[in-house]
Amino acid sequence: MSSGRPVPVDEGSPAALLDAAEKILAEEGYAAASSRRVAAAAGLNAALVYYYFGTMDDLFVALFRRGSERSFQLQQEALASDQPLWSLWEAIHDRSSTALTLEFIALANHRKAMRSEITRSALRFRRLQLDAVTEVLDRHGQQPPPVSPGALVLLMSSVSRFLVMEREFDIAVGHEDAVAMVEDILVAIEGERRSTAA
Amino acid sequence: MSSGRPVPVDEGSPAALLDAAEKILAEEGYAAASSRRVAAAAGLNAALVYYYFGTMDDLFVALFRRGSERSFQLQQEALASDQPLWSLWEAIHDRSSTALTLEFIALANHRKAMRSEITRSALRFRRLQLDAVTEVLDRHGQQPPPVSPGALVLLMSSVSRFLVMEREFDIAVGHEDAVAMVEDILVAIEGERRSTAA
DNA sequence: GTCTATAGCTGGATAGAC
DNA sequence: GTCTATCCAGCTATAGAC
Repeated sequence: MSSGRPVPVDEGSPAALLDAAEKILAEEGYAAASSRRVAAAAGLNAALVYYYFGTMDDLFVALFRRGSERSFQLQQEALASDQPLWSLWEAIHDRSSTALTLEFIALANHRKAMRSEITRSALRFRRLQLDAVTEVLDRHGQQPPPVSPGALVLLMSSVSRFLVMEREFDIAVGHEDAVAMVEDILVAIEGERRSTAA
Repeated sequence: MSSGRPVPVDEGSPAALLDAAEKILAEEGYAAASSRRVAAAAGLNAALVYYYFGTMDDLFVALFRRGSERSFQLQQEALASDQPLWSLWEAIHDRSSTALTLEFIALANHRKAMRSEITRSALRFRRLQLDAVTEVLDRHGQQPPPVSPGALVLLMSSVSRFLVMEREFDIAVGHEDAVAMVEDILVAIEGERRSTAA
């Protein structure tokens, strides 16, 4: 599953529109992602947006779904590695989709469809992470694990997103300490990170 | 905790416009916060927006600044209490301004002025928090503090914002565990929370 | 200070030719 | 599938009366 696709493979106009929308959304915010601008960036006509997606809202939902699906695959792969926690930490920590995610959340402020889509997706991720982390902690052996699965999952998610977001604003005060705190826990459970050889 | 809301004290048209903008921004997103809609919600004419603030961008910056100032005062008070960490935790945890904050961040995606305003404000908060938490940990006595000041400040900030944000999407899986983890640390340093009597 | 009026633009969405 | 043409709504911002 999930053949290692290099990602932005253009498979026709719908994909081209989604790619264009993704770029504009991340770089300039949802207010800039109009049908005309998206179509122009894709080298297509604005009417095609409505032909393929119906409404702009539907396009945004489709875009979110596509990205969410990709990330979910990546996390599944990460959690299947021999150092699941470290892999998960890296998977959620380096993702460049933070600006995008924030736009979607902002969009959800007044678009019902977007809102429920985000909720559904987040719960899916949470469940995947919780199952995997619970298993890791269970297998952790005799020593009592330093944290509960729920706490660890939320610690990693919260800190990761917060730091990535702040870094986009050129803020990094205390970041090293926070990363060290999380990674100390990972070391205590899984030992030192063995090179990802990526 | 949430003592009586700061209460929209109407002090003339500018404040009324800011109040209206704040409400619309939080409830419907920045795309809905147009000069017309803001003015209408304030019972005023749209031209007044430009008379008082120059541009919509300037209004957004002014709004952010006002809220930021209020929060800063509240945090200063919190950190001056006899249980600074607990008070800080409550101060950042219950603030209802999360949706608003997200809109500002989204706005900053394509408005330079907003961006630098957020950075400046965040650094100010961070420094205040770091100073206070450093002092608390220094005075903590003989036992080595369980965490570094930077890690603790970022832990509290990250988890708090993340949980509040998720709760707005009706997601709460693992939240109890995460809260317990943070509060265990607070207990280790400051002891049990003594009622805030709010 | 507050209003009306308006210029000038951009948006979502549809109809219909090809 | 893709395009042009178009309707209509809403926006920022300004000019100017009161």
